[in-house]
Amino acid sequence: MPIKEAVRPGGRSARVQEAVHQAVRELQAVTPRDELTVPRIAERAGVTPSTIYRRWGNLSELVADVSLERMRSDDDPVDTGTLAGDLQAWGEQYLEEMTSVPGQRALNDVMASADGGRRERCYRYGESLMGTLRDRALGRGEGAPSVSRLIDGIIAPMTYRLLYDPEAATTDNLRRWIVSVLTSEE
Amino acid sequence: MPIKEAVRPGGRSARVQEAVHQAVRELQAVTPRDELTVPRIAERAGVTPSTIYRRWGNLSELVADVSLERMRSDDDPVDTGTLAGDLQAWGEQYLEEMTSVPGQRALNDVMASADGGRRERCYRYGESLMGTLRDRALGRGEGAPSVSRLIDGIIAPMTYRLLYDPEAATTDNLRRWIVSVLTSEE
DNA sequence: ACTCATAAAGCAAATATTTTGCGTTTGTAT
DNA sequence: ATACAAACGCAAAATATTTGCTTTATGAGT
Repeated sequence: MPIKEAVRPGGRSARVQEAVHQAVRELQAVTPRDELTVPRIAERAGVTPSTIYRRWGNLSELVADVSLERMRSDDDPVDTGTLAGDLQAWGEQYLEEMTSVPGQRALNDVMASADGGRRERCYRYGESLMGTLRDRALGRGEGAPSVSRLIDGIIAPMTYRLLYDPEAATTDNLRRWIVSVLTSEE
Repeated sequence: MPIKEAVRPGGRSARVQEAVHQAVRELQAVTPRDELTVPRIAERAGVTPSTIYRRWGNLSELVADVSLERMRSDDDPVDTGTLAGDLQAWGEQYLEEMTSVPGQRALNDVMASADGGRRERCYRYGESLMGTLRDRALGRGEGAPSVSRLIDGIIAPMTYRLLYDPEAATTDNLRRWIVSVLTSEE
């Protein structure tokens, strides 16, 4: 029942987790969405279905887990010399990733998960990212909007468009959002 | 397989749909989420499970269907005399509805649905709403941002916060978003 | 009004999935 | 080294889903 992570990170448990994740990724690449089933994943991972059910609860949670993993980029954002540039650079690659077919699926998988913690982690990630870019800007002597303004002005429209109107999740619009958030007075 | 609506809207079909929707609503009010199951709904609606499966495909789609219905407000937004006022008035009641427990669940149910059409409908609704408020403002001789600016400036942060950071989906923040979108130059 | 064609519903058997109890393996802490 | 408990495996039981076929009832045409 508990979809807890890293309770017992050592050896076997970790191996099973990796095998299952791997199996999900492989199957996702080859089979239509509705043929992705727990028993099939279990078989491919060389694991018993009940293991999956006990650990993840159900297919949605497992898939969300895998997709969230896939979404977290570990290398930190490039420094272009200006806040506007940093936002544009980061945003462009994020948009590219998330408008792709696998990217859109990942996004949806995370949204479909019942566990709100997953979404909160996405939020925290965006928050800390905006924090870094802002600090960088301040360090250079640039002015910069507050983190929450950056979130509302950049992350929010980007995410909203990705989810509700993917056609409009473009780098051109990104440019507008950046201009807009950087020119509005505090 | 086809989650089509209104192919044969007459009599029985409509009655069944209504009975099923009704059963979902009733059960949602009384049972924990994971006890909401197709067979149970079918029984309560006096219908055979296979009917539900054939018509909606699976539980997620059915629940999303019901939740979307619940979300559409049919009465049009109050006229307060200014664009800022209209936005605030509409936004406040929308936030109130969507931060409530049933509201949050409805939002999540729609997001969990695989059928993208549902999300597109939400988008269209927001778009047309912003269109009406904008036209109203222009009719009064007020200036008003473009519809897409209104979407990015109001709907997007509202939706983003509702989904990712409900704590911040407050009327105070709404006020800020409104000020911000109305003071930024075109 | 009556009939016909057919979409949608019912029924029940066949499949597939999820859950559960219990014994075994395997990290981890002492 | 040993003990403890978490996580896994296995297989039976419980549920849910799919499917083929039959029945019902709506809407179109006469």
